[in-house]
Amino acid sequence: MPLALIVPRTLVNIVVDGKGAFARRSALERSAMLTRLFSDAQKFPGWADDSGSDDSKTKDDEHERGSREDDADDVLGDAKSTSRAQSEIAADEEEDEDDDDDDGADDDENGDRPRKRGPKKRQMTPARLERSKLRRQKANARERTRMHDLNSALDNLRKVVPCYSKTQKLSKIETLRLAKNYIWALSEILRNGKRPDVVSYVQTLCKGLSQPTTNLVAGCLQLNARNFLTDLSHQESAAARFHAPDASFAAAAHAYPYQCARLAGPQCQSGAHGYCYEPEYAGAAEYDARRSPTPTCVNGGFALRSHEAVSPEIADRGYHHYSMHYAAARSLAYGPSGARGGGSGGGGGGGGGGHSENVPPYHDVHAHHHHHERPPAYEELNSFFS
DNA sequence: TAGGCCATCTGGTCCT
DNA sequence: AGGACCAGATGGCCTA
Repeated sequence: MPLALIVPRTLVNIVVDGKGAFARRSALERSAMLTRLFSDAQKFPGWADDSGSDDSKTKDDEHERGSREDDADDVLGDAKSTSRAQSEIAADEEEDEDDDDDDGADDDENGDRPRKRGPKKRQMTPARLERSKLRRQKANARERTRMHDLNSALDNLRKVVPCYSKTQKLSKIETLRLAKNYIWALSEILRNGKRPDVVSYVQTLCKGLSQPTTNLVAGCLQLNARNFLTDLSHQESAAARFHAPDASFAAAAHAYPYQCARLAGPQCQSGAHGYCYEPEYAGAAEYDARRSPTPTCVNGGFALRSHEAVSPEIADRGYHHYSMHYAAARSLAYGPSGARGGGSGGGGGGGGGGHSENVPPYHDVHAHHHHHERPPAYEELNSFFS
């Protein structure tokens, strides 16, 4: 930048100060003049910043900013170049190893380089290097296998949570969150022996889920997300809502009509009430139907026969809508095929796959229930599991 | 194009 | 020594 462009007016005043040389001013005056100079300089375009884009910053600010940027660059550089640094360290270590190979006889052959502490590393001979590479490759393969196992377990989990779609898979974290909510909802149902109202059920399922996942789950459960998201913020504990009267189930079915994207056929027409219903919706059939390749209208347990939805007996028969979910719970315990998961169940330390899914069956878990204390739906659940 | 998600590689740590 | 597990880094893919 040309010098003429960065000479502020105060500096000109100082230079051409006709009343006396700048040098003859008192220290206070000189300080004041320099302060004004600095102040003018800040207003002068291109003074503090070469780019001229931020002329409001003082030079100190600019300097500080520069320092911060340097620091940030250092941090960023540290973060970005970790791998590079690691490889360089490895290279250094290799060099050190080479240095140490001579049994310390020429440790100081580099002179100024301080000798590193710690146990000496053996020489990285070509054979050792080859073994190291091989070991690393094997470790990578194991890690891949481990992650694949983890992913397959997550896939199994995706199949038993209330919202499953092959085309629109839940992310890992959302799958875990939904599974947690689902377990919570099921345990509340078992504990209370009551059907929760639909809205509370979906709210519980969607707690902590992202908006897209919430929409997906709502779509899977054939509800309109807006109807329950609006009051989600001021919702009391969803668990408390499970004590809502059973009649709310049928009422909610009326209150939350949905559009079925997949089933436009005669078995799934949006009728007068906007219901989508499937001819088969109980038990395993419902569970299989839930495994629809489409994300919406996958018969997530709230599909009603239109003629039953308005019938009072639906309240009595409503529990089979949950049978799908209990079937899912059973799948959690036994695996999707119904057989006990074949986890090797090896000892601690990971034990290679399957053990996390090898949970006790329902009867084992709930064996402490006395018959007369069983909730109303227990027999149905029990028979279903049997 | 930014951000989210994912797979993979990699080094570190702990345990057997 | 080797395996399991973990976390950071990185690059690719996809979507809004």
